[in-house]
Amino acid sequence: MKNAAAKSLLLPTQHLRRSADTSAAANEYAAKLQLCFERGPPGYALAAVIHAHMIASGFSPRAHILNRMISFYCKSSNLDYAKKLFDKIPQPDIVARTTLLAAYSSTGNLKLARKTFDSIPLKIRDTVCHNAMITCYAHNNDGHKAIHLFNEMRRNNFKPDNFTYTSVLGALSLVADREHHCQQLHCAVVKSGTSFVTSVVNALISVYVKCAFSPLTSSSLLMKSARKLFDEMLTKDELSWTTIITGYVKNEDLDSAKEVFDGMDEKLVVAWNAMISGYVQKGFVFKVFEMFRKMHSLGIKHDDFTYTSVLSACADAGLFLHGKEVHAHILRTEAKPARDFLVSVNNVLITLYWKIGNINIARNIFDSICVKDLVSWNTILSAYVSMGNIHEAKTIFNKMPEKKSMLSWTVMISGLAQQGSGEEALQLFNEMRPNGLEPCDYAFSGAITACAVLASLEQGRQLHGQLIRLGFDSSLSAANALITMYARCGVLDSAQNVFDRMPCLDSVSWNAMIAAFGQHGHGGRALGLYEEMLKEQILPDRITFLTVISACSHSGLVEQGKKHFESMIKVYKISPGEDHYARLIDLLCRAGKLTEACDVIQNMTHKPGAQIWEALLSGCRLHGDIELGAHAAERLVELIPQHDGTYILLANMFSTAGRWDDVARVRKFMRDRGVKKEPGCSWLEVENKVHVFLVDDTVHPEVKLVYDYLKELVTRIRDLGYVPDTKYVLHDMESEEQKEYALSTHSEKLAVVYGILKLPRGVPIRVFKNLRICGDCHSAVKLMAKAEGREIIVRDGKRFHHFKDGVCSCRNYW
DNA sequence: GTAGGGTTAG
Repeated sequence: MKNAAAKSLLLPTQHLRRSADTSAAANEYAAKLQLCFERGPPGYALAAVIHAHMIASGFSPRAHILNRMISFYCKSSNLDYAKKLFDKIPQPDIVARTTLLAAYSSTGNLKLARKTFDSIPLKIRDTVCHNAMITCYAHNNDGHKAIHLFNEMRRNNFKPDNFTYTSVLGALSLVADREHHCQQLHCAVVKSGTSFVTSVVNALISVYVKCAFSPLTSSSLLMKSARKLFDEMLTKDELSWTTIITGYVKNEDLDSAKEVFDGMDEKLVVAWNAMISGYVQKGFVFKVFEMFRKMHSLGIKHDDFTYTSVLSACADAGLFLHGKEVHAHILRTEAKPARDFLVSVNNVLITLYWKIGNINIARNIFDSICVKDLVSWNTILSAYVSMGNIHEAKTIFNKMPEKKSMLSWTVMISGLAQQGSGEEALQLFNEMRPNGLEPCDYAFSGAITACAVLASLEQGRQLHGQLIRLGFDSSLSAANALITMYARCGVLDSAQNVFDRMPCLDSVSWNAMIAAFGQHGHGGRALGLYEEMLKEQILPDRITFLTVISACSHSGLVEQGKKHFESMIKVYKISPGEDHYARLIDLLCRAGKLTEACDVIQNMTHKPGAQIWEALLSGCRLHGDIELGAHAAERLVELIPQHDGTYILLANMFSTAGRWDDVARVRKFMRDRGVKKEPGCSWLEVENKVHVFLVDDTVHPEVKLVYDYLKELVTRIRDLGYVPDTKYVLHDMESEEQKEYALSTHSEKLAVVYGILKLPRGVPIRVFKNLRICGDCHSAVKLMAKAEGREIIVRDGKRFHHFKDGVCSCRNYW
């Protein structure tokens, strides 16, 4: 076909050869180029053939034909050649210059576009070249420059036309004070007489919609203005309908969106897609399927955008079977091969399959995409990160072509931080600037999370300082990370300061602050904040309830905790997950209500998993119920045989009861199965450096100093009533002395002593431990705080202990 | 020669 078309276009060229340079030849060429233009992209390539013919026949084209040629070369992305042609023109006219300018604009080359614009002599400038330059700014996310140029052109008496208004209105969505500009431009539109032009009104509607979509404005009022414009339009086109529908969708007013949608005579695929994406965002998955099926039955063909939305709905909602069905449906009904789908379809398929747990299929899809975009790379990257395969994630990260996006870095940084590799996360964060990328607020959130993991308060504070200097301190994600960081570093006041100063809060902020109070043993304040959250009309989510129930558990507020668990189900219609049950069990067990906990387990709808048994086991250890504890441990070993915590808890329980044979049996069991106990270690920050102590440490350079002072301090606290509690020794040792020595080498004691020696008086000592604090250390540190007159804060694996004047904030309830 | 809508990743 293509060849035939080419022949028909080229056929009558014989006589052109003879009549070069005549105006007849020029007309003939012009007519042919017009045909090429009408043919679309395949025609652009043919234009090059005609051009070759001109050159071969010695025809020297005039401005009009040259301009068309430049335009064709630009369209077929042969910009370099277009520029060469352009340079041959002695005095290019405004059309040639604007063509080139627009070509630079569409390839994202702002600098060259501006240079081209600046080189246009003032006397030949017109409205159109201004329009092109304004569009270029809009596409390069520089709304202010677009507005500036718009004002400048008016000052210079160029009359804005409908193109000008649509472009500059489009650029408005990118500026902060868009509402102000929007009103001014609306007036200008009315005065200019373009307010009846469909495209201009469409742009106005679109701006009102975008202004509405902002937390700082009254969205319903602005949506009403948009709707009024829409209703009063003389002629509506496809775009008018879809703009108002997506406007409602974006502002979460699906009812109004549906009302407009229903009023369309001929519903276009885009309108369907807009509605579907609204239902996806709201999580109305079954509405999504309903629309998807209805399209099919009405004979409206799904397109790649439809697939993308529907598949992402499945992935988000965890409806993996549905997702697979949709995938199968696509493969059945589409004639084109999978790799010819819009890249977004394949991207969302990657998400779907890794969420199913099938990273291999996800990887195959990724590998099969011919032209991967940044989203493809970032999706597979976050897939590996979320699955904890940091190794493969790093490989992908390093393989990413040309410029990684900001997102690639943030995925990697926060992924590393969440997986516990805080140091690597910070290292990567520090590599951003040398790579020419100024970290955004999300990158900061990741780095701050890393500080939370490392309990590195100093570095966290420095990042906070940078945030303020860069003006990111109002960022939600960064502030949320700061709350958690300060809380996890033991500085509750600072966490609350950040929370109190936030201009707007989301559920993550509330959850983080409630969790902070909970971990620090302020159950009452946690519940108070929860009540406040409800008053502010913030809907609690499943995370909220996890933190609320934990907070109750840490403070022994059993009845309240049970009440909130109930209300989660009955009032907020959130079905409890295993994690919720585990916290309920924990709440009951700590309070000694083991029988009630067992009742809950028996009445659970789903099979109890590891989290449940672990909560029961630690409750049994606390209250010395060996039989029940052993039962829970058995279940745990069945489920997660390699988990060291189970054996430790069990051994602890036996040793407390003095059943040394059983302790030995557990230890042998561990050896046989190759389960290793995670060694206890504690750390603290002194002068911006992290000092780590292991049990019975011999590695730290100043350990001698620590042991000497510890020995002296223990004698002093004995006078205050300290009696070493040797039931916390896990080994069966011959003498009490040996046992006492074993206790005295616990890492948390060493770290606390190091803090006493190194940190100036008046500065609280903040120690962090990977495992839970031992009971003997707990009573020793209480008295150390008293003897030294210092505030000591210990964060263990589960919560905080604030020691002061011989008491702990947990009131011995942990 | 110039403009405007629907999708995916944290």
